Amino acid sequence: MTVRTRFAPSPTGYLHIGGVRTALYSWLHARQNDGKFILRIEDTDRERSTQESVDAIIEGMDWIGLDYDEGPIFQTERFDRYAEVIQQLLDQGDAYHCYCTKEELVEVREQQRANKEKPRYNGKCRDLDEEPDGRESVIRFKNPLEGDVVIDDLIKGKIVINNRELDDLIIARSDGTPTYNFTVVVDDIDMGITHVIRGDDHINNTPRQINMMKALGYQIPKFAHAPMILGDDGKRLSKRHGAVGVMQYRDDGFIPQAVLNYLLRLGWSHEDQEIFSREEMIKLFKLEEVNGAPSTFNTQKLIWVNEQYIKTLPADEILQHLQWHLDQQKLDTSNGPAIRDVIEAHRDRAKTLKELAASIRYYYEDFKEYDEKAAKKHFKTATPGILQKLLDNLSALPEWTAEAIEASIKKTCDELELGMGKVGPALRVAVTGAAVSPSLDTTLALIGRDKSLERLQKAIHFATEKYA
RNA sequence: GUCCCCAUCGUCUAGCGGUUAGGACACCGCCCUUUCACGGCGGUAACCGGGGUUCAAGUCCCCGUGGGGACGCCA
Repeated sequence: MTVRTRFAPSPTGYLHIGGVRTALYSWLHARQNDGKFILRIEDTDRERSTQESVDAIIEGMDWIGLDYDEGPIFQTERFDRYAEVIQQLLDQGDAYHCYCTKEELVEVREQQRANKEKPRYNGKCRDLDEEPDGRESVIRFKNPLEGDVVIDDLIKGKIVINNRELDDLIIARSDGTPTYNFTVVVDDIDMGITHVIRGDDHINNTPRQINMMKALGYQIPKFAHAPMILGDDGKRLSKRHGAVGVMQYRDDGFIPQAVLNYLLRLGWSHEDQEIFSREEMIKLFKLEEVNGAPSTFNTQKLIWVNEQYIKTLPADEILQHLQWHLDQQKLDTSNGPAIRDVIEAHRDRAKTLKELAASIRYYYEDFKEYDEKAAKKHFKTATPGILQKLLDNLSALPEWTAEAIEASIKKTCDELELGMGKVGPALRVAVTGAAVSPSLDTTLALIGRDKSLERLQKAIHFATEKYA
């Protein structure tokens, strides 16, 4: 039987990073078994579902690179099918109308809480002989009263829940629309889902869903409940912990594969390996090896993973993701050094793409002023003389290559009888405007002959005036 | 409150009865170095507690404790 997995978010906000992790697990499980991965939008709550959220989910899945084979399938387009199954349950006697009002239900719950019991429906309408006329009703599933439901969870192991802990859940609201726990059952069955992989906040729903599947005579899929991701305060990861929407990670300068890599290693490991290509992920990941304990999201580690990718990915691939940031930061790289060469020169010192984009502006645009601290520290009384000598020697260079530039700078140092430490920093500030850049030969080579010499000239004026 | 899940360095984890408890991030040193980084080397740091089982327990069982989740005409 072909493996079929699904990711089934509800469109009530952005695509949550925790959702991405369970989606990743589902995606990996499908891919490694040559199966199908399905995207289903659980939008039965029309009050809270929005088109923007649907768009955000699709955009997020696309950015992070989790491609689906079927979908997006919308539950709101399947209401006829749900009605059909509800009728079947009714006909079978496995569901019934309940006429209790919301107020009555609240009251029962409060009473139970007061008695230190688990709040649940008391079954008042379960065996009603006559239907009270004129009162609106919901439809409830008739859950078995006794016996255990056993889940052989792929991640958590064996979980046993007694039916006495469960109650008769509502499967259709008074307006006739179906509810989550019911639509999930119908959809997972209709879509032939073989492995239900989701967050462990759904563990409590699973026995109810299994009971409904049994009532409908369907085969029970396998379940895998992944633990939640916690924030650094030990609470479930949420907005107050910072970035939770996937697209925020793009905005912050992360490479999608790096985010995936981090998420994969959160709660799963393979020997001492930290970096996994897509192919390795698909090949090595095992649902059964996922840690059952919740783990804490650590941005530092994510940044480290991101750095590894920036350091090793082919420049073309970096550029693919970097371009968005260049556009955001309005940096036009069409005039100036080849962007790929710039990436090579800077990749070892960038934590994020956002940072990388911000640090290469001086190759393409003239800076308006020198970084105040840098100028103060490195432009001294002797600077004009040093820079002049550099200008003379560099101007005389027959070819503008990193090797030639390095030799020329060394030569200048020798002639001035100064160490590199006295010459380098001033030169750097002169051509980049600040105190940080790759090695000077590389930097000058990238900036180009004309611009370098022009900036040197400007710096001599600036420093001369300063000490005039 | 009731039910469910969980428990190794600060964090992510390895460990599947006998280990000097390993790796990674972070942190701290040292080295490399014209800056910032990268890199290299080294270091600090953990088995929640109590009972069992066993010749032997981080590893198995039970009970606590702690954390998380669920208890909606939300998903």
